[in-house]
Amino acid sequence: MQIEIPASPWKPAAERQRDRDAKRDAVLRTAARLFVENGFHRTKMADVAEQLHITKPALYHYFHNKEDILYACYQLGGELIEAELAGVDDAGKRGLDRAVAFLRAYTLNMTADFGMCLVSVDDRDLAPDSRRKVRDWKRSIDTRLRGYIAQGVADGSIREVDIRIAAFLLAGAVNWVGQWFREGGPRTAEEIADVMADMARHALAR
Amino acid sequence: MQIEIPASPWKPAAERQRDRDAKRDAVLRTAARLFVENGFHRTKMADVAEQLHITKPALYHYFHNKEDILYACYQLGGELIEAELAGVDDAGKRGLDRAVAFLRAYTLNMTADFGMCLVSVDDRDLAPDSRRKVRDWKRSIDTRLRGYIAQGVADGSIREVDIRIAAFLLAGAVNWVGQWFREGGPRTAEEIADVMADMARHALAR
DNA sequence: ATTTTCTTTTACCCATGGGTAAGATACCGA
DNA sequence: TCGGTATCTTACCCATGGGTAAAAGAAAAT
Repeated sequence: MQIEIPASPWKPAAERQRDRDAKRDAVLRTAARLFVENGFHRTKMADVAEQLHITKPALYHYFHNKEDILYACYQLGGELIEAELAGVDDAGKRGLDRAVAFLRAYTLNMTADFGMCLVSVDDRDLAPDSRRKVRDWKRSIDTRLRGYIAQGVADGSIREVDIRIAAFLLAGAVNWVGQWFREGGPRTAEEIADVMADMARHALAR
Repeated sequence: MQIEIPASPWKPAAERQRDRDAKRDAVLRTAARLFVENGFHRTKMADVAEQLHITKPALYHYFHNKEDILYACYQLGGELIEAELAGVDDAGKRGLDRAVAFLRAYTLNMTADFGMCLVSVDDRDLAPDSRRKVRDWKRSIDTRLRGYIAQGVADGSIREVDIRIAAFLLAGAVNWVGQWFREGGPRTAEEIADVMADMARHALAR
């Protein structure tokens, strides 16, 4: 004997949407991991599909094309970093403290798949308009770091350095983490971020 | 009226060889520049040929295949760096001074095409055996840097740091130079190397 | 029940680009 | 003068992999 449950028109629709979103998300995560592991060009759409136990055309229900997946990786990676960077201004009033907090937060993201994607996949693989957005965002990140350094120089917490070059070098140290860090290595992401913060502080402090 | 010049059997041969070497070198330089500018996968053999005002098949007189060109870029890049690094041990007796000199020399190379190739082209595009050699060499570079840092910690010129991570982070700052430096920018290679050396010194010094 | 919609598969297309075969040209040595 | 060799061109081949058309299967709506 079954009890009839009154049909609620919104529920199945919502559930279906949830399923769809979850699948789209799975595609994204799988692709990001493969992009980082094997490189964008060596990752075939069929590879992504295989990992998910589906066939290649099924992927095109969730993304228009390969580049679309890549752009979504960049977007999500960017959002995750932005979330992490939100608390930087509360790390202190001095430019030095903020710059260091910024670099520490950034480093943590560089140890995760989507963060790695941002630096290990060439943004020239994006279509021109997507690429422009990514470039603009990257530039804004750089601008923010330079801002903290400039503030630090102004408030005396950071010694006189060439702000542009210093920002590039520090960002480089952080970005490069995405090239060598792998889960399960001898150090955790937190430990690496700590060393980065420590070295950046010494490199900048007056 | 023409004067007969006695045929010297070795000269034309040598000259021809010189020509051939010069052409091979031109292919290499052109390819390296295009690899850095546009990326390895976006650089077509026909593009390289076009820049040299020849056709694609002519390239195969100087290199077996595309990967062979890439490997030659890595090799030459490595040799250039090695030459630059030769004087590092004379930079001082303390580990700190040597580590800083090492990083400064390395930075200079990262502003030149062949140096950039080493970090901006994925070594996974190489055949397994070539790749192993490149990896081994990169590892030896890393080992040397760690050696200087370890020496510095031992002789008291460098503070207690996680040597492995510190080396990775510093190498990252340097390697990343190859991603943003372009000839004709606001700063010369020397200036960038100086800032790098300065920041590395502060980051490491006790 | 059946019609519609969403999802996935099978079978395919085709542009791209690395690489080659074979012939033309020039050049050297004898 | 002539054969051999190095160099370069024209005209191809073809494996690869992104992407699609159309049908099949599954699930929901009516």
